[in-house]
Amino acid sequence: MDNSLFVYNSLKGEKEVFKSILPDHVGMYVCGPTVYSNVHLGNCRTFISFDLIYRYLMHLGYKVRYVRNITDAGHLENDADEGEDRIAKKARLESIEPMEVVQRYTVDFRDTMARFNALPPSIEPTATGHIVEQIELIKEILEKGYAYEVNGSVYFDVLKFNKDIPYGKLSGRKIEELIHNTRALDGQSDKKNPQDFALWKKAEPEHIMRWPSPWSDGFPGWHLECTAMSRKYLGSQFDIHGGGMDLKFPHHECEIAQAESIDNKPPVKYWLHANMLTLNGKKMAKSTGNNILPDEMFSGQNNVFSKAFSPMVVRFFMLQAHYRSIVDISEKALEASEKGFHRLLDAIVLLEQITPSETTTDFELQSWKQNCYQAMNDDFNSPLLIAHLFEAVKFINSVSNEKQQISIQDLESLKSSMHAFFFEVLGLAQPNANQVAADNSQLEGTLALLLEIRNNARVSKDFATSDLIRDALLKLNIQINDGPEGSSFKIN
RNA sequence: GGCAUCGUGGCCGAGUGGCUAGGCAGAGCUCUGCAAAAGCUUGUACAGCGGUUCGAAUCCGCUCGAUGCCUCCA
Repeated sequence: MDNSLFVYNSLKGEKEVFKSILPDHVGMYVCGPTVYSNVHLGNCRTFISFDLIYRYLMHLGYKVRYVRNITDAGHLENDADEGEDRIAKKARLESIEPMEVVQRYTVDFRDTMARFNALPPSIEPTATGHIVEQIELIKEILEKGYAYEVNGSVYFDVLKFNKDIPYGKLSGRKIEELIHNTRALDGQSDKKNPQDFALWKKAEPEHIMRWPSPWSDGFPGWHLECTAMSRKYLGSQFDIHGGGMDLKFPHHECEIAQAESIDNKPPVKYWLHANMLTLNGKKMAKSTGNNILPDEMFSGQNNVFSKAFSPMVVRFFMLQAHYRSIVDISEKALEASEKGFHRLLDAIVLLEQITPSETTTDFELQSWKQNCYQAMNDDFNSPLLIAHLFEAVKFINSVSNEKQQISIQDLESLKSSMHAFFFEVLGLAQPNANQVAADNSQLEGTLALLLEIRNNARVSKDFATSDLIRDALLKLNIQINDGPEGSSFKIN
């Protein structure tokens, strides 16, 4: 049985064995958000997907340097020359400094990712913090002859580059087709060809985000920052580059061209692309209004769903689909995940209370464990891993009901595996609603009293009183469970 | 129009030549004063039409449909 990790490399269009450039070390770069508005749920899926990948690589023992940038400049509204910088536009609309926009939405992004229990990257560089590196990169590309300056702006010469090094390797596009299919831009452009892209843009007088350069006071092009920062922190060749599927073209294609124009070496060994999250069957995007913010989802304050869903449920929902397939979010699907998540979580809690026996019956722990690893080794197949975890849930419940038995060694092993996969690899956590209640001794005392009154009523067959208490508590989302050993409550 | 991905049972979602997901819902059972919760049991689906094969959801072709990219988007 092959225990190697296989990853789907977008560059080749197939799964390959993952072999890091340096033994035991992985360099991973993921395109981060442009911080001009609140991060939306679709963005979160991409970062949760790469959080899973990051976590699993570390679980396998790799030392991972995970770089995820913050785009705080240079990302234009569109590719035409009159496109406005997204950050600058937001600042203009709200009459605040661009850096206030950046600060506000960077904080929102980090806060949201923390609620999803996504680990922070090792390095989180910003575009504005690397203007010098970007200018140096432009100089190098100009020296190699693959860029040209016009009126203070510098453009990458795609056609010239393509004569020496093929352009379009990642997206499978042919330059002729691109030329054929590109619409003529309305405004008069400085570009030689519509396929060319900006490395440096001269700032118009009213443009507030500007930096000096040998060509003009201006700002860097969007594609450049990722090349500059990935080279700085991971070197000219590194293991994994990730991002959303929609960045494949042109963004990642341009990154490859920029890097190869300098040293004609493929910058990235494995290109990984996370697929889209759709809402009502359509791509979620800020620009179309078909979106939902994580906060609206957690609070239930939205017009899309009739109830709130916790960050862990949403994370679990996303992990129940493979990162490379499109997943459509819907209330029914979320409710199914919510129940499944709690079933899994309850079994993990239950595992702590199990008494071991002499032997283990009807459960092949070693092969189960191997199945879990095989699922993850097959291009991070989290839905399959989760299916295996549910097999263990069934077994745990049977042991708890004394229909099956588990030996002490197997119990310890099962505990550590369940914990490793659930908490470490999948990055799931216990929702803290129950802890809040448990910390509140007044509430706990009141509940204990109510349970006692209810119990006395039940003993004396005063069911009107006992049901009154039960129904009233249920309305407050406090669930009474009557078991053979008495009644208990659970806060939902 | 070009390029690409995909179409699995009521819903979600794995699986890529023969064995077979898993979750939710539904049904039945256990438990219960009755419930709820929980647990157990239960499901042969793979867009359509051809082809390859001893054998296809899985490979090939066509048709239909969906989505993404081709202009900013994770």
